[in-house]
Amino acid sequence: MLEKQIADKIKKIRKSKGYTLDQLGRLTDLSKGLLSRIENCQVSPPIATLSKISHGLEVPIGIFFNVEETTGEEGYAVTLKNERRPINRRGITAELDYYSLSSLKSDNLIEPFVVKYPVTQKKPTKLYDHPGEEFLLVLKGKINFIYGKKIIRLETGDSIHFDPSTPHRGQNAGKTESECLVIVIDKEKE
Amino acid sequence: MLEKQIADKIKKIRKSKGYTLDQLGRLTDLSKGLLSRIENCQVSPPIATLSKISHGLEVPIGIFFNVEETTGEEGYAVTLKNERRPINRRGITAELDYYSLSSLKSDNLIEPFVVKYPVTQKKPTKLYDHPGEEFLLVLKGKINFIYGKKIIRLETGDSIHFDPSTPHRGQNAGKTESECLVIVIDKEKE
DNA sequence: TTAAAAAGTTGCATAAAGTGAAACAAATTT
DNA sequence: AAATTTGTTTCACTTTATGCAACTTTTTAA
Repeated sequence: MLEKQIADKIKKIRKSKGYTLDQLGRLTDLSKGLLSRIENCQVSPPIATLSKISHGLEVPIGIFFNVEETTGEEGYAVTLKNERRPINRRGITAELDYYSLSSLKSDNLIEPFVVKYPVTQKKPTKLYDHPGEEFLLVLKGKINFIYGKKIIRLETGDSIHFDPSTPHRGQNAGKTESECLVIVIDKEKE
Repeated sequence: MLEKQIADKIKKIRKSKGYTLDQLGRLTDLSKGLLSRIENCQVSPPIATLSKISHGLEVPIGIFFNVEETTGEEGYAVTLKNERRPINRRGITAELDYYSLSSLKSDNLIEPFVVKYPVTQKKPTKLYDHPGEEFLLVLKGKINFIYGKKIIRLETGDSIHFDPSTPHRGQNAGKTESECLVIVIDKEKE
């Protein structure tokens, strides 16, 4: 079952790169006979061997184990501006308004939000750190973005792409309400 | 090297679930001695064995192959509105203007763009499909978003989160230039 | 159409290495 | 300190991955 998926993937990638069994054999230091058996699912190669193959094919080894996920459902989810869904996000919520921009059920990577920063924001209290990856774009107003020990000034239209494991936080820097689009990715999910 | 990472991950997960080698042994139908050797990186188990372990641990097997990436560098990258870097993206480029919103070097998941849709856009020509995950937010103007056989109308502030393996394409639906923020994620990367 | 070359599969023999049982060592508990 | 549990290692065994070469199938060329 699993071996079958791996076998198919190897063959597909090999073909896509135009290699013959013999050529891949030389690249990986494995006999073409063995490669044939692997592609035909007659052996359960040790990871050391799989590793050789992934190197020869120049693909990350993880590729072999990524099960194709069927998104199920429709495959998309629209969120109209006026229908943004306010949500509670752990911790910070008390001070800021969060609105989710997605309603996809399945375990997607992208988590999009709109965050509103009110004018009357006190001094930065708690900073926020978490694994993954994050992207922020200022939609309205001005933001002072605290990242570790730095303060980065962002105006409307500016954006920042950063590693969120460093403590960080946005803060309104203008005299009107500010608004940001925030994309969070939780790498651990897969 | 690779085996070490896998070994460490197994041990970590086992510990996190509070299993002893013996318990996991019963769950996976493997001897505790063998499990010990695997965790200590003394053997290169065949994927069949790894599969048993992933089942016993109740985690997707792919988890063992997800390499932790060290972002290196500063950890963030700011892109000011006026300094967005125009880029060429395969295929479509001829008709649309793409601007990258990130300059992080390492292989990050998030790829942020701003796309400008000119007023004089002809009928939708080529659709665009690729693996991964995508999110789009209309920053300016109006967009008719073609997704498979559907046409979805999006106004400024609206957004859509979708599976990009279905052929898709945005198209200006107004009398002025339109602008979208697009986030693309290439799941294959890991 | 046939011959020749290349690509892929399969027997076979061997050597390597994964594996279990049990003895051993280390750590934790009573 | 004894006893129980958890983790490591020795040893023998056997499974099986692997290379080599013969064989079959497909493609190319003449």
